[in-house]
Amino acid sequence: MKKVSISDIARKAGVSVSTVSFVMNDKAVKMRISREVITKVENVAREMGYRPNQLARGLRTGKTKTIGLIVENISNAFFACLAKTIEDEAKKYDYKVVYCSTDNDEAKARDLINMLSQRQVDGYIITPTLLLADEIRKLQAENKPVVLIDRYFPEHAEIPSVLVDNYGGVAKGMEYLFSKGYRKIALVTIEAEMAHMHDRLQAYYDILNKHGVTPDDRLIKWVPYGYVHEAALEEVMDFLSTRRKEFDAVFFLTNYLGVLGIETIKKFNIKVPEEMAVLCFDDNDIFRLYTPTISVIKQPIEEIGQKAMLALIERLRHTGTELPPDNTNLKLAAELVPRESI
Amino acid sequence: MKKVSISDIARKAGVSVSTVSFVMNDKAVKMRISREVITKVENVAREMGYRPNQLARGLRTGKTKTIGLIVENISNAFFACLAKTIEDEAKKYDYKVVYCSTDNDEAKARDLINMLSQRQVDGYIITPTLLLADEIRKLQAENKPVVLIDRYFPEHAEIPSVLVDNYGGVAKGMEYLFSKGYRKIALVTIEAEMAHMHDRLQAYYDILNKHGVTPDDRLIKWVPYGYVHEAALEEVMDFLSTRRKEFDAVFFLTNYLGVLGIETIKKFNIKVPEEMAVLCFDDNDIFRLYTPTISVIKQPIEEIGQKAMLALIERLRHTGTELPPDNTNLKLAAELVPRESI
DNA sequence: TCCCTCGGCTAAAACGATTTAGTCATATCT
DNA sequence: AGATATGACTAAATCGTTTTAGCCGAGGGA
Repeated sequence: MKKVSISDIARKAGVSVSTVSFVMNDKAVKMRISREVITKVENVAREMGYRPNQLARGLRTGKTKTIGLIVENISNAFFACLAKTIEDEAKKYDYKVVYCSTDNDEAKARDLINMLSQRQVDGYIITPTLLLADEIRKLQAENKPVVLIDRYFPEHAEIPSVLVDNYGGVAKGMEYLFSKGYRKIALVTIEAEMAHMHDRLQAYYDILNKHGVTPDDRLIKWVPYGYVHEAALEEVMDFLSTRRKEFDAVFFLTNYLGVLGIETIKKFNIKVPEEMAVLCFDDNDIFRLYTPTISVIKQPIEEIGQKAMLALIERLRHTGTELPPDNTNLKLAAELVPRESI
Repeated sequence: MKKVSISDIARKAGVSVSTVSFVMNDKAVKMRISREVITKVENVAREMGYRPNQLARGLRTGKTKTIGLIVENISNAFFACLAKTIEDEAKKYDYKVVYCSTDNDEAKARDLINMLSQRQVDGYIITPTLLLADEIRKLQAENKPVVLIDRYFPEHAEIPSVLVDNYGGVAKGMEYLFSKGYRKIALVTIEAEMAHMHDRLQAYYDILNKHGVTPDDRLIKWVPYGYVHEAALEEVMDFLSTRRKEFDAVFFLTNYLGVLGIETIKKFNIKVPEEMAVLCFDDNDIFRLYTPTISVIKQPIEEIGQKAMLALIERLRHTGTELPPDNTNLKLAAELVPRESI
């Protein structure tokens, strides 16, 4: 059983392919096709189980009604959730999304953009890697709209972005720690050079200074990027166990690091919050269910997805016309969710 | 800046489009294109930044090198992880995957198949919904290979499937409970009518009977499908708290139910395993990190992904030729991971 | 000398849609 | 009567590839 095409229908209904096309695209009235021909064609199409070939359509129109979503890792809870909102949101605008993971690998990211470009997606939502800016500029030059999520390029404000207010979020967390009387605050972060992590770190320094505490680099643990789980866990365990006595609170700068922290705390049976208060950037089911429950700075995932989609759709509508100059660089407020760990 | 096409290259290099096409597809030697023309075309293509248009290619060849993956919900850890393995696995065979979530909604599942079919994917990996069999048969009739994962249709053995041995997994769990001396075993399951859940339930009954325990329906909690999180949680809480004294172990038949169970156990401060031993089908980060750690029956997610992909690729290679009669209906062994909860 | 083969390339059809520019009656206006 | 409008459609170009069939000249064999 072969697929049925528009000309199969035309033959069976005894009309031309153009007529069928008009009917299938609701342009029949505009093209003054008679009522009877319309219903005839509709019936034949239904009987034969016609499904328009989107490749042919896309080739002709230059629009695929598809957007490409590139995230770091789709199996990570944060990105999986983000992907789901974006998928749902896209459907509202009648777009389909195809997603893929970079694993934070520059070459892979380039390949993915390449692949999506070959598949003629209409626009992109991208969690960029460090060196991806020029590749993204190329897309823009080809008139393909791009919106960044989660990360951004401060030196490229012309690339729209939607992300949490990283600085504000960490600042909020730090203030909370100070308000509870903690002053010796350790930090566990990742050796990523992207601006969003830099912003988080800066907030840590700034709020310490604001409260007259001199930052102590020995209280900062840098976990190298790209470690396998076990190696990263090792690093965190080592840090928390050896420096344990030197601080009274620890702030994990990412979801993933927080999970490693929990594994460590569990293993060394550290009393939270008595021995060590714990705060983490970005929520996770585990933090809600662990004993004690872990306080977090929560990202507005759904809002990020919605706003990013909205920004993209706007640009999608404006392609062809001169680009709208409203550079969207949104930073959405993070929420402090106080639980038992602090 | 417009996209460059094969004919742009042809013009610039002073050759025909056919020649360019042959060069780009490594058919140049077979087509006896001279060394110098080959390098010339290659250079021009590189300079102009040529990227083949996959829509056109797909339209012409009938192959898109894309497979459609339909899961229940991509933001669920199990499916997110499965999706990632399948994506990685597909790349090995030079296929791209586009995935989407049914949310276990029949109409949505149909729509998704429809959409993927319109986009001319070469094959499908599907987590089916209850009534999807006929729609899937249609795909097969169109000569599009399909492999089911996670769920299957016992009455349609001609649709290949790859899944965990649900019966065997639950049986293994039950035997473990008995071996530890538990005999009053409660069950929390979901009101889903699909065979995989039926298999799990059957194993529960069979192993109880095998050990001479008469199943007591009051010890089985059916959580209605499609509940929002809060309502489902309410159900589980109600069951566990009111019947608490009537059993000494509880077996959650899905990952998600297990998480609800943990929330309940935490809220009512139930002592595990003293008051109640806990076992869950399907692992989750939370089970590994909760205190006490929760014993699970673990699905071989990666193996499922790999075997499913393999089965699909085999069929993809054989389309056109008469279909190979080797009906794949794989059931992969589940692993018991004993932890502290039992 | 004529026929073949072969090396090196090209023309053109095809894939399945969309869309512009018609065609051909019939009806209306002047 | 002739020009114009309108209603109901259709022909054909087009999108960017792949692929089959063939062109043309040179060299080899009979």
